[in-house]
Amino acid sequence: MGAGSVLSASPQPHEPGQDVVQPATLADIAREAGTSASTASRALNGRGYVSDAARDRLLAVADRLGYVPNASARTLKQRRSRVVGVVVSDLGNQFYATLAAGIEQVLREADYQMMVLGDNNEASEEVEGARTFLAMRAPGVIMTPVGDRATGLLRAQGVAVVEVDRRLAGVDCDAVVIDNERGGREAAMHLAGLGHTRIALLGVETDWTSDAGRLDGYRTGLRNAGLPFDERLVVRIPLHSPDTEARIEALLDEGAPTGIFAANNTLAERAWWVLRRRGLRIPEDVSLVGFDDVPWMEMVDPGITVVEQPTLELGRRAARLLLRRLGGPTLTTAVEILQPRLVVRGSTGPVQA
Amino acid sequence: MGAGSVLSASPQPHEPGQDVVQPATLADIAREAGTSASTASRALNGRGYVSDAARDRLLAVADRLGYVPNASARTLKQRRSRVVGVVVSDLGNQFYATLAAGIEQVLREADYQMMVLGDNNEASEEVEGARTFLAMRAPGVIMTPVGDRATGLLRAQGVAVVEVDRRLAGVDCDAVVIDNERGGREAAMHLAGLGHTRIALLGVETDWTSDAGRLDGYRTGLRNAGLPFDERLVVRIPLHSPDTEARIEALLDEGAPTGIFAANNTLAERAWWVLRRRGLRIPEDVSLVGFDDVPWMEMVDPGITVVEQPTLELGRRAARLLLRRLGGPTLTTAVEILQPRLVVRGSTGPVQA
DNA sequence: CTGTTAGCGCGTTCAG
DNA sequence: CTGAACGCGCTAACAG
Repeated sequence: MGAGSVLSASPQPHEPGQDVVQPATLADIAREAGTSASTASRALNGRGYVSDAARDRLLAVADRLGYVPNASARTLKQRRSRVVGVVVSDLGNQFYATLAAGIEQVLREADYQMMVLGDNNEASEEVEGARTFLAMRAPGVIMTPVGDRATGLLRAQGVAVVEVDRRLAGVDCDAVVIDNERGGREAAMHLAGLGHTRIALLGVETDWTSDAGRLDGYRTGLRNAGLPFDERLVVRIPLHSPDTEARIEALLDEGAPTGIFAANNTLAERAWWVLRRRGLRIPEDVSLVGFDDVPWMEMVDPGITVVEQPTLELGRRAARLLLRRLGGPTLTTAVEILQPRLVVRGSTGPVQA
Repeated sequence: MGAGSVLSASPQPHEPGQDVVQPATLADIAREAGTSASTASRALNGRGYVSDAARDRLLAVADRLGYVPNASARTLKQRRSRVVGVVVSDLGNQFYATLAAGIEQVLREADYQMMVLGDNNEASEEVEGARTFLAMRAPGVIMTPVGDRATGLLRAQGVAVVEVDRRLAGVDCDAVVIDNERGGREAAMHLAGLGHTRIALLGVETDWTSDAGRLDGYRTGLRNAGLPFDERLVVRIPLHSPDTEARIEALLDEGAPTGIFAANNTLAERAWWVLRRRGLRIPEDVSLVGFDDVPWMEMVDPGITVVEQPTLELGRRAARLLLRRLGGPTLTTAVEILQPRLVVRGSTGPVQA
């Protein structure tokens, strides 16, 4: 990064004479209004009986003093905060960012705060996140799970957990996911329908249900089309693998696919770059299908055919599921499955003779 | 979105017999280890004298009980939390997401938590965010400011504030920004150097220093190149304006520019779409320069010439500045200015005869 | 309708 | 080196 920096300092000291006042407390405004703290509390929260006269006076004083309730004190007392925890794989990825945005929308309407954390798909960081939320006495947590330890920790303490985007095998937990099997199937069948017989899958080397589902769908799609399943056409790459592009190159060399199904937006991007660098034409030499529509896919030429998923809605639903669970801790586990949609663009075409 | 949904519910009740235990407290582990709570506190925080024997015992018990300190109680006691507030314009925008990622990196190394909020460039939401952080007793807040009320509120209560990406006029505050003037100047001079004389600026209708700087730079660039400044070639569009593309169309119709400098990544994207929809060739018919390099700019054909800014570093520096301020509340105000860099790609070319 | 009392869990005196 | 006492700010019970 060509980023030098200049430090310029103004001569005046920071916050000159401005003496810092302690935040006003309930006791302060009670005293000022001539009532007890309890009455002040009732007035400001609108709970319990308070005479109109007292309420008006209290509200006025609170306003004048710029009263802001101390969240810690309240949480300590109620043993439960209004902050919902969210832990996603990678805040920098458009998909997770959008997911978080959807969650926040719903939460904020219900007057909850959201605190997002990123594990880097490291179970250890996920657990650390769980501890953070435990420490904050979050009533619930929404996450794209990587291991089951975090969920276990949380639920053992009575924290509601909702899984989003993927589920953990063997964990009975509220969840909202995409019908990945169907997405994978449609992708494979679309390519097969164009005459491709050597269709590769680019996936992530994990035990996530999301990738497993896409792989399953891919196999089913091939079968439906009467195509054999060829192990060598399936490349599963560990997250953050430094040789991701090398693996894709190897696939091209050894598998000679005419169609590639990249099971997430990142892999689609990497594949796209590899194809371009090699001077392979899309779709004449290789057809490409992605999973999870992101802006660049519609901007490149040709546009990328993709299995689109309702990402924002995924987040919204997860938040609603959590709110539901907060209201009824003993409800039956619910799993919502949202449908993806194949969007055909120019990156897929008939196989060449 | 073509997303139907299926609700499938498993028959078992949620959390069957699993009784929810109350989280262990300091008192619990003290009792278990045969000491007082004070000693337990000292042992677990590593502050004050504790015999090795007691410490070992305490640590073991804490571990066994899965002790997680109650953040609220701690914050209440210390009157200051470890959560730093961050408020940005739009979490969905790659730029702000990356900014937040940079901030989090540094904060987490210093053992602080980050809580991100998005105002939608609404001063009211920004103020609401400030109140949230006040309520949480955040020691500091980093923000891309929209109004001065939030900053005022925060600082009146002794909360450290750092502005990032843009500054507010008249507020004496730590900040880290890009040299926008230089960025704008380089963009304009690059276009002028290619022979363009009708160079348009697409900016945001705000009083932000970022856009003002880019506009200033643009004017200076024109002047350096001996070109006149033409008011009609400057289009400043309100945020979230529904007729953004119409305004760009109008610019094309009425200003007939051969070069466009779009002052942020969103405007560059909109401009790109308008040009494409009109069938205008880049750069033969119109040259395009963006500000803030994002992935699609390198993927489209031709690639977009852009003023790149060190976004992640911007966030990192802001966090460091905040940490510095937390350590020394009376230090002199510091403003760091990072340098952008012009990256020339195919979207700019010589003006056509 | 209102005030008093008590305690949420922790860290920080201050005696021992 | 350790424990007892106290209070951070708030709200839920309970009398009045």
